[in-house]
Amino acid sequence: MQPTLAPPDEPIEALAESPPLTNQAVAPAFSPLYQQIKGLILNSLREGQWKPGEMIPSEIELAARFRVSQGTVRKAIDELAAENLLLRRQGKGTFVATHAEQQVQFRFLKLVPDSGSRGSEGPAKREIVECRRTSASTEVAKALALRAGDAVLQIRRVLSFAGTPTILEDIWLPAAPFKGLTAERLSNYQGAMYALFETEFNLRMVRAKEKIRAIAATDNQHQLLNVAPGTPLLSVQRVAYTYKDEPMELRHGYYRTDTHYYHNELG
Amino acid sequence: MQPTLAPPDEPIEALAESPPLTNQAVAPAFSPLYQQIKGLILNSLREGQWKPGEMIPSEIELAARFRVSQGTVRKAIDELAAENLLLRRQGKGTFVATHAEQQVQFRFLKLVPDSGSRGSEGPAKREIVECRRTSASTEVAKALALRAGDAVLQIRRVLSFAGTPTILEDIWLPAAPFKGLTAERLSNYQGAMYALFETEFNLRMVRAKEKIRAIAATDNQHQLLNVAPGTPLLSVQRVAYTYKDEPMELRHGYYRTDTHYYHNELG
DNA sequence: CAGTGGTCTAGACCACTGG
DNA sequence: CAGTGGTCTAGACCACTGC
Repeated sequence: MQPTLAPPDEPIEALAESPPLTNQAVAPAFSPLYQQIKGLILNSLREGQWKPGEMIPSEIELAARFRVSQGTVRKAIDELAAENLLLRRQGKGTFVATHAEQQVQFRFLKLVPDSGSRGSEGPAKREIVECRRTSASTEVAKALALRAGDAVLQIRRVLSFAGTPTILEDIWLPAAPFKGLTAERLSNYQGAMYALFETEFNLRMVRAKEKIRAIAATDNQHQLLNVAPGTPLLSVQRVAYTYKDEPMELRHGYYRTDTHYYHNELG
Repeated sequence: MQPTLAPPDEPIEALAESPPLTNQAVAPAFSPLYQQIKGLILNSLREGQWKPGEMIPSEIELAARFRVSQGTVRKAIDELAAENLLLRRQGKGTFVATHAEQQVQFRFLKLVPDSGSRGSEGPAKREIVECRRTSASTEVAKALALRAGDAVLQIRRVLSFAGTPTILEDIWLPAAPFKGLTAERLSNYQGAMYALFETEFNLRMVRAKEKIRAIAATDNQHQLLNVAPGTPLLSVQRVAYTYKDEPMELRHGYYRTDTHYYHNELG
């Protein structure tokens, strides 16, 4: 038998139309209560019921809403916090994670300078080289789960550290969710690009996959990065996903690794 | 006040000489019970009290030993399992993680073929090119927390996939813990090198850090990997650590990325 | 001080494994 | 069937934050 979530007393946004959560199908794959709670919280996050940086209801409050014990809510929140979707702060509350926090400004940028930690080289300079609307190639369409020819935004930018151009990025975004994004807004924004996505478009990038290769600088790559043509560069192809694993960004990065390296931890 | 672990009834290996765990120092940094339990289990792992692949005592048993509730032991084990040091299997028990399991054969190798998943290309061919005893350079000594000139083993090997030499690795190991390691034993061993380290030397690599760069193939690199000199290669410098964060291996890898890519997940 | 998350307990019951 | 880990509860108390 499945553990079930009784319908809440008062209709609550997150639960208003949640059907009774039982799987009495043929193969009733067991789904513990806390996983169902986790799914409900995830839905609320996805629907933007609580915005990035905001505090979500307390454990006690959620336990009352869901009519389960505090421990069960706790386990659901624990997992979401482990996935960096929520942030617990003792004595204060639980908050929706955001890219705007200073500590996680570079959570998705694994390039660090050879000597000294990040920041020792001063703030990064971000320069938008290009920002235009085009139609998706088959490759871009596949990565973003679009159809070939669908409208996309293409952005090219260069990041410089300590005055040295170090990263060249080509970025593709589906045009529809990013309606209204312009080169001006990108250029004027201080801070991480993903933070802008959150505040302006309510799109939070929660995870990403990268394919990393070594290539020789070609075309205008060597010009924009101020290196000799043929210089080995790190090619970083990233697809970033939002809450429900929808691909929302394709990014081809080219990193100089003569003064920086890509840092990775294996566990 | 600190939560304290009462001394166990019977002297148990893991706890025989554990002092009463209180921090009544000036700044009594609060350390919850389950963290202290975690530390004790970690000590047992480090001392090899339970070998890789073996089952550790049940939660109930450990709770009795430590004179705490099952839930407290559970939280300690949860964290160790999350760090891939233990492996929980419902209905069976909790086991010391190992590199010998099929599923985690390649947990530390992030290079995957462009098309198809790993394994689709058949088994990897491992060829030991060199294995000799030398003295540590300052660089190697620093990475392995040795003194320059200390004895180290240096290994060079080439990994081939589908008949194509793809990975060249230079490996340095401290000579003392690896006493008795020879080219023959390396060549004859089927399976992951880290699995051999476990079974033959009781040294388990639990985590590692990698510095990744793009370089141009030089010297004999291009010969051993059968590519043109100057071909861009992925340079992967890894330091691997055992249970208590002692560095135990330095490995410089050179990956061809024309048919494979380095895969990374960001979360 | 009240409110939050964090720890710890004791006990009941469930799901899974293997003999 | 017994033994294991997994879930869930109810309650007590602690540590931290901010008013």
